[in-house]
Amino acid sequence: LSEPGARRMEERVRESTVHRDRKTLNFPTHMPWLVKQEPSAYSWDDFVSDGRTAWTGVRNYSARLNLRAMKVGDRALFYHSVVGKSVMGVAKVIKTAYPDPTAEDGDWSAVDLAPEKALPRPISMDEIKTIPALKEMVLIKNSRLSVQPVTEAEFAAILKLAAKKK
DNA sequence: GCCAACGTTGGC
DNA sequence: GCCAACGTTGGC
Repeated sequence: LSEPGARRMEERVRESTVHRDRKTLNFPTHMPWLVKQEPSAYSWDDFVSDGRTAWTGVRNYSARLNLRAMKVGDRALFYHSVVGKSVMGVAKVIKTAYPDPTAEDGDWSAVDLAPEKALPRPISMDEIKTIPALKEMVLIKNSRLSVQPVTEAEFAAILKLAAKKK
């Protein structure tokens, strides 16, 4: 993609992201996110045994904006896509965006994440779909986006759900 | 394994 | 600048 093309794309994406909200509302606290990974590539258990990881390989402008909006201390739900299709735990941002070392070309970003806690039980996409308050989650509306904003209400609802026996 | 939805590319 | 075509993702 050419540079002007990339800039245009970024402008368009910016319109529709939570990035704007943090800027204009000067959001006082931490914003929750959701990061998605196929467990065959990098599972929650891999993450826990590593203790921390560089979240690299994101090649999508919308996801990149979200990575760049992350602040140290922000929480991110860790979701297993394809196999399991469940939120597994909560990660914490420990380093803000920096150039993705795995990017051969192009201007891509990575952040560093550390596991904070496993959910008492995984919360599946199927279960999420049964909860009215969670039906508008980006996970449901645009399941392909690999780094997503999550509202405070959604984040709290997922944790509450996980604390309850099914 | 299929295929719908999405993001990107490139011809016009 | 539009949009058809393509490649990829990920739920089913």
